[in-house]
Amino acid sequence: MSRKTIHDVAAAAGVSIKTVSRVLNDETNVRPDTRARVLAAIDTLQFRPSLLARSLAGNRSHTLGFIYDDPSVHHLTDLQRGAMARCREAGNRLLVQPFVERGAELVREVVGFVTQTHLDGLIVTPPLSVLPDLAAALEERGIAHARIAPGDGATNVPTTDMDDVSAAREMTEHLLGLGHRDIAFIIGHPEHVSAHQRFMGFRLAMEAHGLLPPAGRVVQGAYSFESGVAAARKLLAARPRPTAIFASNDDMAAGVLLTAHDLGIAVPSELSVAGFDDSFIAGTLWPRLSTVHQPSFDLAYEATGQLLAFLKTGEVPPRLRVPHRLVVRASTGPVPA
Amino acid sequence: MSRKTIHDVAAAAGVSIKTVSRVLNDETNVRPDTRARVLAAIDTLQFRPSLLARSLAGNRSHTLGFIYDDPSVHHLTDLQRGAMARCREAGNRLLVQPFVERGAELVREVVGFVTQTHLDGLIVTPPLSVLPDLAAALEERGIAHARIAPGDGATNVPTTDMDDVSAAREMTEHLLGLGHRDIAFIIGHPEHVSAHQRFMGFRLAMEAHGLLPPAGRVVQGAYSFESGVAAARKLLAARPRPTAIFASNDDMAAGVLLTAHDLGIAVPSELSVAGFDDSFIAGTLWPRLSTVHQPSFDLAYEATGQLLAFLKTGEVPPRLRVPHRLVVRASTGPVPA
DNA sequence: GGTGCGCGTGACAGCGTTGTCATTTGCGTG
DNA sequence: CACGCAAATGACAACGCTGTCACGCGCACC
Repeated sequence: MSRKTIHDVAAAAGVSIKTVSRVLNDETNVRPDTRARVLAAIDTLQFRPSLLARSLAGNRSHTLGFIYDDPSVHHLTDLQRGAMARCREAGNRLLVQPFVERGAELVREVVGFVTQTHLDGLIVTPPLSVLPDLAAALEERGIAHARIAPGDGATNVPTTDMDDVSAAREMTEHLLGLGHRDIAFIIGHPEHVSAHQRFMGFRLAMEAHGLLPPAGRVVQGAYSFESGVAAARKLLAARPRPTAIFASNDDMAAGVLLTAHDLGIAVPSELSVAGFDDSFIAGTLWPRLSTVHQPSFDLAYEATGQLLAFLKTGEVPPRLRVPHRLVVRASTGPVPA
Repeated sequence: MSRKTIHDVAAAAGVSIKTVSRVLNDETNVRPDTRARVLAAIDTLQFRPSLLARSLAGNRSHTLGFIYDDPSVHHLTDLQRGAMARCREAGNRLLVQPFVERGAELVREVVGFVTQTHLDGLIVTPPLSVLPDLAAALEERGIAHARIAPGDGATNVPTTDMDDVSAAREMTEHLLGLGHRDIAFIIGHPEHVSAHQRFMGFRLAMEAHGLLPPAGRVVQGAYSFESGVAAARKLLAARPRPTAIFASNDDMAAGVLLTAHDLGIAVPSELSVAGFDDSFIAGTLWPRLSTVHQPSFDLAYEATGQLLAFLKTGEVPPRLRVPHRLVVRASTGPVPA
């Protein structure tokens, strides 16, 4: 069963290959009956155009790259799904690739990846999206890309983000509203800007109530489950214990819950636990985790849409901020008497 | 910055493009000094060969497809990682694609996918790997593929699996060894052969102890968290309650744990809960889940290796069975007195 | 009735590699 | 020192498609 080509279709329909190409690409200036004839031939031959040849000839691969280096499995999965969904709608494909290098080597690898595969553009996710040398290299080489990155002012690159500061602030307000004053915080991986922003949101809310983050109540984590366990061990060993722990993502919050249970600390009656992301895991934990719904899927979906738009029009769409949502479930409750 | 081509390299090294191609592909019959000169040119020009052109000309894309339709997120993620790791080692790429269709349409879509993208081969994961019409179509069209599929005797296709029956049996033995007699079982998605096999393993172990699966203790699930919750509600409403629940994957076991906690049933002192898969979630639940380590990563890693070997040699490697391992953690304990 | 224009179509080059086959080069041998 | 053979290299077509441009035709217009 040798491959069917555009020539076979052309022969079957009694037209030239160029006309078949026109039909394939929905170009104008093809008479309706010709088009129908070609379509019929395509159908009976079960013809599928070679994406390789199409990309090589057309100088567009209809493929976007999705690059990441994220320790937070669930968040990443959602991002991926979002990007893939948008790609599919547009008839594009998505090539997912992790990069663990940094500095010059990262730049070389990424650029090599793009040129090797003729990518039309790149979706750059955190933390890669905040590396200045990578950004500069992409800019310089004219590689189209969209960033999913916390934004600071104007940019000349399509950028999508959520308001991490406000979100963290809202969650903190929620805890404060429940009467908590002694609230501990677990910071995320320092390479992620979101980690700083969520911490900032926490501090802002505390300060608005005249509170300082209590000494020893702020612990460095790394967005991983294990780092959540480690941080919780430290925090829950203190006397008095904090009455609430706000972990800056769900995976770490899961670690906190586990540790609390292991220590026989009841959640939420003795300890409130809050997460951030609203990833798959949040709904499977017990008690179901109060968290902030981070629109990971939408974030990537929109970023991909922006990139596609940019590729089409050449105009940089304005920064897009995707709304978040406080999700109060069962892991947070009134401060113990 | 226009793309560097093999011509640029050839000019820089003072050789023909064919010689560059030889160096690129590690062919013999190139003098060492010529090779060195070409390599140097490649390096200074930062040249990366176009995979598109290479695939089109060479009739090999060095790309494998990974097709799935699995509701169990974690298991799938691990499979994907395994396949990707093996591909990377071999300098291949992996194109991941879900397919939700069935029957003739599925076949059409998959075949179209393969021809469009010039895939060298396909890694077919459950439940797609047990659909007879898909298998027949791939066979007929001469599309190389490896199956991750519970095996029944000899096959002419590289196949990798684990021993689901024995694994489920061992877990059941573990529960029986703890004194449990009234053990409930939640069956997985009926489209997955693994669901039937795990159930069979359960029954076999019970029968070996002269026990029949107690009436009303076997519930149909679907491998999803929600189906676990639903099944647990049903099972835990019965009087007397079963003393143990064996859910045939971790996601469903998570649903059972959550439900038990909600009902105030202590695990494992009042109820033992067992899962299957040992996915990421198993270690994050409380109590940490006793489960069977399903070597998802290895399964896909090996399957990919087999496919690669088959593509190279044309010989079907023998069926490979990857070992599993009982992982006893904290969610199973002695039967309540 | 000739001119011009636009629509529909086709011929052909080119995308950046590899495969095939011819040609050149180098070296041992008689 | 010529000869032969293998090793090293190159010329060129081919992979399957799109871009460019040219062509033919019918129609409105002066």
